[in-house]
Amino acid sequence: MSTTSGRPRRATVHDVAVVAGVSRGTISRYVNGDPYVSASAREAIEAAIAEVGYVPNTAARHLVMQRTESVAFIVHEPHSLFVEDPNIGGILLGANAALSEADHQMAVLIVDSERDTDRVARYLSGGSVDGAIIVSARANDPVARVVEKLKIPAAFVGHPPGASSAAFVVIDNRGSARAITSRLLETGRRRVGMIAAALDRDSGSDRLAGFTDALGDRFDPGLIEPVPLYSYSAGRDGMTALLERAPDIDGVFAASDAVAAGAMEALRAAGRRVPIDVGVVGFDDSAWARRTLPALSTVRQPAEGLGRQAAALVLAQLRGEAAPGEMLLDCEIVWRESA
Amino acid sequence: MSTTSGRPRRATVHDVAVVAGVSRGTISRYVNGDPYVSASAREAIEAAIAEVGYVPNTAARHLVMQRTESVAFIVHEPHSLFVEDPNIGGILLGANAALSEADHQMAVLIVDSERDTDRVARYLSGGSVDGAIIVSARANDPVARVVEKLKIPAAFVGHPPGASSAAFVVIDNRGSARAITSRLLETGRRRVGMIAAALDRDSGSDRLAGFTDALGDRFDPGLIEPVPLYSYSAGRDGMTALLERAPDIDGVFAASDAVAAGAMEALRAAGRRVPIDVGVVGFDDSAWARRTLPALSTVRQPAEGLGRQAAALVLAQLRGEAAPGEMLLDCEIVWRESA
DNA sequence: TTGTACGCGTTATCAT
DNA sequence: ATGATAACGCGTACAA
Repeated sequence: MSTTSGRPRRATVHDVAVVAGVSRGTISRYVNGDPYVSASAREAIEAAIAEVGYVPNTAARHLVMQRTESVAFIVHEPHSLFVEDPNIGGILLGANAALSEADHQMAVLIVDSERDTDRVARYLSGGSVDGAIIVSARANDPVARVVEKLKIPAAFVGHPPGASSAAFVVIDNRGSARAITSRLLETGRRRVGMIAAALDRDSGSDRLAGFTDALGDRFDPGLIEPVPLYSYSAGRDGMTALLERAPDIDGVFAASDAVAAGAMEALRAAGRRVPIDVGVVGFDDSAWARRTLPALSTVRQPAEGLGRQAAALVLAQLRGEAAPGEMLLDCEIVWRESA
Repeated sequence: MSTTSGRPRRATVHDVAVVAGVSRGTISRYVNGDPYVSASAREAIEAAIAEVGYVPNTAARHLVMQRTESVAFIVHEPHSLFVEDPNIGGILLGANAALSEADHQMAVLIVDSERDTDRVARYLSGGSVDGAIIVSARANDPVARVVEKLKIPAAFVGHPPGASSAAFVVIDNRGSARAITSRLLETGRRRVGMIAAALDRDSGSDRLAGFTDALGDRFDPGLIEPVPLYSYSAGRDGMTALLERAPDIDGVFAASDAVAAGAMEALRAAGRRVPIDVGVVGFDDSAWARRTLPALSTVRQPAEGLGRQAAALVLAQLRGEAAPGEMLLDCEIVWRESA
């Protein structure tokens, strides 16, 4: 007999029942807050639980309840996770807060490889979670497909890929782009252009749409410079091209802060002063926005709100409520010195 | 009878058995790769599984196996999660990679409130995961206590709080601080100070210790400026104070890159040129380091390595191997233009 | 108010 | 190679 034994066997309802001198049923009732437990039984059970260190076994509970009280938070862009996308942390925290208030556990699942994809798909279909919040799903995402096929209560942050009918929550890209462009116009700029990134994504095309909305009949397609990515270098190159084509430009809406930062570098290189010669506005209010000189006027995404609402959407479905299939969240304009 | 029914009932082994015309035992054997399954049975089972869309139920499996093949990644500093600490993303990814290779699922649990603490503690003690990786545990952390009491296989990233005997992996803060300070001294600086952040944490005090190591008898306590946090503003304020006290300072070791960036702003405001008048070095090689002007010389933490090793420590315990209780990881010095 | 007994979906042991 | 059957630990009708 080894005295320095390994991990202690976990106490079960049975152990508690023996010590407390009542039946297992009563223990279970006590644990689940059933009112039909006598005061004497209650006392005995409490003492017994403390004595044996009982904690209900999750797996057994899940098996019989057919629920886990937990929902997955699936993120599919790990490499950009904490660097490129400044909002994901907020989304995470917002979702966690909302789930926590509803006494649900959030489990973040990182999809970083083919293996991960399969494992996460199994995780979902195996019933380890009651629902899922999915951020940055790609087109034809296997995880998204599993969710769709199994009708797992889910909510996407951003538009769901494909023709999915899943619930989702997005920011009002178009309205926000319209608003900040209008604000830029109000500063008296006459020739305002846009560096439009990622037009193959909803966010990109919506931001462009908002921009044209704001311009109205002043819109000049020659002042639109499409670039592939929301990146610093794309912004720099886009601005360079734009300056060449329209040297008289005096205002720019960059599709993201990173793009704006790149654009400002190009402007500086071209000898244009910001905001005196050219006003620049961005989108996201990421870390970039505070590091540019001058600080960037931009649009702040309600990241925590996105997370909260996505969680709310899932929880509503879990409760069987008829939840809205789509939520549009407003953004806030943060006006600094760049325009 | 509603045709637009809700979620489909999940198929069970039983369903597959009926369709395939074999017993449940054989199904189970097939699913788990047991070689004792005839070719004919195999075929029938494969077809049946596809037909009914069977996926093993995780809870039932966990219940009987007494294992979940998943480990928790617990992080207790959500607010700094994606902002202050640039390494946590790498740690996360490293851990996920290592676990993924071992076919284990990683579940990130965010502790952001009292409620979360309790729920996570239940999650752990209820057997939802086989082990845990814990980052940034606080002194007297209830989660850490649960892990300790239940002897859950675990590994800490950073020193475990209290007198815990748990396994952990840390970077060599002291050695790295000593190394980069020495490097700074080699550039010919005569009056080198330090903005020492978070001295209440091991990382903070170890970095200071490394600094004094390197200075040797040239050490001047008057050139140490303690600041509470690893933040930009703390760096700015600390540098301002330091300049006031020691205007002849010509070298600074900032306890982190964010601190260094703040310090550089203060230097600029004071009219000191970097690196001509003052050499500056940081710690972390975070995003800050590449955005300062000039780019920052700093210490790169092997973030992914930390995650990988922590995971390896947990996996080893899970396999019942005698794992090392403590791992010290070396850092790399990244020399750029700021010194 | 309490105890009994069944079922949740698997795996594993034992016959066959 | 395969089929029965007993666990795994819990919730909950139902009976008392």
